[in-house]
Amino acid sequence: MTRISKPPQERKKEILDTALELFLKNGYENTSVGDIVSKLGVAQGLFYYYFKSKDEVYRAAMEQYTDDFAAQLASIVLEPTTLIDKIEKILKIMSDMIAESEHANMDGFRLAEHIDMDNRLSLHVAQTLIEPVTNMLEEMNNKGIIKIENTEATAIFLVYGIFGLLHGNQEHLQSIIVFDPKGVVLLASRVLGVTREELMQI
Amino acid sequence: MTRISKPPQERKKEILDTALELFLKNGYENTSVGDIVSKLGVAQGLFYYYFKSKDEVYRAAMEQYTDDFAAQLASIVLEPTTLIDKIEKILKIMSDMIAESEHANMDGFRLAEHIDMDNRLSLHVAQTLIEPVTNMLEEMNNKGIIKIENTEATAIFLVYGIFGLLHGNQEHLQSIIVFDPKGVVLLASRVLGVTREELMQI
Amino acid sequence: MTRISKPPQERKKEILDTALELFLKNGYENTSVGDIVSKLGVAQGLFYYYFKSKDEVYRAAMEQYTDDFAAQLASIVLEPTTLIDKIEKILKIMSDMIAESEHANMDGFRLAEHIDMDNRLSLHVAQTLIEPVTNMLEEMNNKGIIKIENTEATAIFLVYGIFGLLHGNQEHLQSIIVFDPKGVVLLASRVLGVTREELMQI
Amino acid sequence: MTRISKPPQERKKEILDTALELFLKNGYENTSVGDIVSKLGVAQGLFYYYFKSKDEVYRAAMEQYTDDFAAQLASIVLEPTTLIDKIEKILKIMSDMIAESEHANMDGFRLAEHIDMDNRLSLHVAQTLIEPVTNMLEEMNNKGIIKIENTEATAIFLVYGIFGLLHGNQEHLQSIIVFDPKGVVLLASRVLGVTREELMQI
DNA sequence: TATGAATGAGCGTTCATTCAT
DNA sequence: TATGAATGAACGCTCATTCAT
Repeated sequence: MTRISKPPQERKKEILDTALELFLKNGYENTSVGDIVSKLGVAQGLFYYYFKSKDEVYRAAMEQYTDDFAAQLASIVLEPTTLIDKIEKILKIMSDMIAESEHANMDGFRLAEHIDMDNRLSLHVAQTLIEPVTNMLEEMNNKGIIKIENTEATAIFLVYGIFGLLHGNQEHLQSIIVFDPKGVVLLASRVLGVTREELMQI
Repeated sequence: MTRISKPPQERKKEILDTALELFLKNGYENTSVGDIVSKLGVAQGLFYYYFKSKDEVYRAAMEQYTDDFAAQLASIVLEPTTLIDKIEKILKIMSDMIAESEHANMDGFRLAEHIDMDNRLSLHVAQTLIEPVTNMLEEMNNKGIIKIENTEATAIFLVYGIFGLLHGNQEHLQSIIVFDPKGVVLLASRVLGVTREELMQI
Repeated sequence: MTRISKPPQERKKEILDTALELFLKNGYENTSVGDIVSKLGVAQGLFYYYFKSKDEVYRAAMEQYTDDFAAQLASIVLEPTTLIDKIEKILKIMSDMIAESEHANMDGFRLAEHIDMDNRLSLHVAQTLIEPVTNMLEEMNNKGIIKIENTEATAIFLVYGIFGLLHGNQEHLQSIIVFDPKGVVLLASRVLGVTREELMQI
Repeated sequence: MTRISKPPQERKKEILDTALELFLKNGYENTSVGDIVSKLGVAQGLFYYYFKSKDEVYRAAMEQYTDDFAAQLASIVLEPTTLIDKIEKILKIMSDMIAESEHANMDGFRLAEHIDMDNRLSLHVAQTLIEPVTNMLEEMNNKGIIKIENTEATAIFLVYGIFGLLHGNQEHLQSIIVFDPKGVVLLASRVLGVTREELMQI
C-alpha cells in the first residue's frame, strides 16, 4: 500500500470523526476497531498509535459530540433574544442531534444495538442540556419572570419531556405524531407557570 | 448430566426468566448464551431448541418485562380512585422498575454497560406507559376535568419528564437530587392545567 | 469440516500432548494456540473449551512432563539394586529428557527462544530431581554409607553438575565432549566422599 | 523533537546498553523495541539503523555481557593468589551476576518471565565460565597439584554444580537454603580430589 | 427433548519492521 | 543520521451457533 503520512492532529481527528460516525450509526458494540480503520483505509495498528483502546476513542468521541452541543446551547442562552426564541432554537438543536443519530442500516439483526446506542448518546446529550437549562431558569427566577422552587428538577423534567417528544417521534414510526414546536412551547409554558402570552413577551 | 425433561412451555419460560434476570443485571452484551444455560444448568444446545438466537430471547424477555408493567398500569388506570392516587401509584411502579435494574456490583469497568442496560429498559417501559396514560388523559378530557388538545403528546411529555427525574437521580450520584413525589405532582398538575387542589379532588 | 467428537478426557490429553510437544520444540513464546490447534486439526475455540488460557496448558504440560520424570525417579530409588546401577539409570533418564527437548527447526531467527525453552524446562526438571536425590542421600547417610552434612546442597550440586555435563554437551556442538557415564560416576563418588570401588559394592 | 546527532559508535553503544538493561530487567519477550528507544528518547527508526533486528541486538547484548564476565574471570585466574582465593572470587562474581538479574517488581504475572530470563543469562554466563576454569584446572594438573583426566568435564561439573547452588537459592524462596561459601569449597575440593587443607595452601 | 463437544468468524490489541521526509 | 507516522501480520481469546448422538 502506498503510505500516506499526515500531521498527527489531522489523523487523530480523522479517526475520531470516523469512530463517532460509526458509533452513532451502529453503536459501540457493533463498531469494531477494524470497521473504523478500514473505513479510513489505514492499517489497524495506526489506530493504536493514536488511541490506547477502543474505549478511549469512544469516550473521546462522546465528549466531542456532547461538547459541541454544550457550546451551542451555552451561546444560545446568552443571546439577547426572547425566551420563546431561545426555546425554539434549543428544540432545533435537540431535533438535529437526534436526527443525526438516526440509524442508517437497520437490518433486523442489529436492531437491539441500534436502539441501545441511540439511548446512550441521546441521554448523554440530555444530561448535557440540563445544566444550561437550569442556569437559564435560575436567571429567570432572579429576574422575577418565573417563580420556581426547584430549578434543577424542573430543568430535568423539561428536557426529558421534550426529549421524549422528539424521541417518541422516532420510535413509533407508524403512528405519526407530528412534532409540533407550538405544542411544545405550550407545554413548557405550563411547566414554568407562565401564560403563553407572557412567554412571548419575555 | 442427568437429563431432566420438562414440558416445553415450562422450559421456555425458565430460559426466558433466566435470560431476563441476567440481561437486567449485566446488560445485553455482557450476558452470553453460555451464562444463561449454565445458570439454568442445562446444555448449550437446548437454548437453540427454544430460541432461534440470542437476539430473539432478548426481544422476548423485553416484551414480557414491559407487558408486565403494561398490565399493572392498565389496572391502575381502571381503578376507581382519585387521580392523585393513580399518579402516585404510577410513580411507585416506575421507581420500582428503575430500582430493580440497579446493580449491586459495579466495579468501574462494567458501569457503562449497566447504565446502558438501564437506559434501554427504562425507555422501553416509558414507551409502554404512554398508551395507558394517553387513555387516562382522554378519559379526563371527556369528563371535562382537563382540556388538552394533543393527549398523546402530553402523555409523552409527562412520562418522559418523570422518567428524567427518576433517571437523573441515578446519573448524578454525587449531587443528590432527592426525588420528591410532591414536586412531581406539582409539575404534572401544571402540565395538565389544573391546580394541585383540583387534582386532589378528582 | 466433518465434525469428530471425542471423549473429553481423550481430547484434553491430545491437546495437552500436542502443546507439550510444541512447547518443547519451539518454546513458550514461539508456540501459539493456533499452532497447537492447527496441528491437531481442530477449531481454535475447542482449545478454550478445555483450557482457560495458554498459560494454563503450559503449566499443565510442564507438570505432566516433570511428573513423569518424578515418577520414574521415585521408582528407581526404591529399586533393590546397587547405587551405581541407580546412578546410571538416573543418568539415562536425564539424558533422555534433554534429548527429548532437542530443537527440531532451528532457523537462526528463533535460536534465542529455543535456548530459552530448553532452559526453562530443563531447569524445571532439574528442580524435580533434587528432592528424590536428597532423599536418597539421606537414606545413605542413615545407613552409614556416606557422611554428608548438608544433603540438600549436595543433591543440588550433584544434579546441576550432571545437568551441566548433559547440557554442555548440546551447547558446544563443535567441541565434542563425549559424555562418559564412567566419568560422571567418578565425579559423583568424589562428591559423596566414597571411593569408586565402595560405590560399586553398595 | 530536537535532533541530536552522535558518533555512530557511541549511539550504538547507547542502544546496546539500554537494551541489555531492559533485557535483564524484563526478559527478552517483555522488552519491545519501543521500550528501548523510548527509554533512550530516540526515534523508532534509529534502532534499525544500527541493528537489523531485535534478535540481533539481543545477541549483541548477550555477547557484551558475557564478555565482561569472561574478562573478569580471565584476570582472576591469572592473579598470583591461592586457589581458594580464586574460587572465592569466582563465587563472588557468579553471585553478583545472579543478584544483578534479580528483579525488583515481581508481581505474580511477570515472575515466569523473570525466572526465564534469569535462567537464560545465568546459563550463558555459566558457559562462559567453563573455559577459564578448564584452563585453571589444566594448569593445576601441570603443576601436579591435582590429577584430573578430563579437565573440561570436571570444569563443567563444577561450574554447573555451583550454579545450581546459587540458582536453587532463588527457586525455593520459602525453604531458605543459606548459600554457604565454605560448603561450596568443600564440595569443590572433593571434586578435585584434594583435601580442604591442601586447597588452602595452594 | 436434551446433551455438550465442536465450529469458526471475529474481536481488541501488540509489535517488529519499513519508509517518506 | 535521525525522525516518527504507518504498516500488517500475528496473537490470545470470546462466543453465537451447529450437530452428531
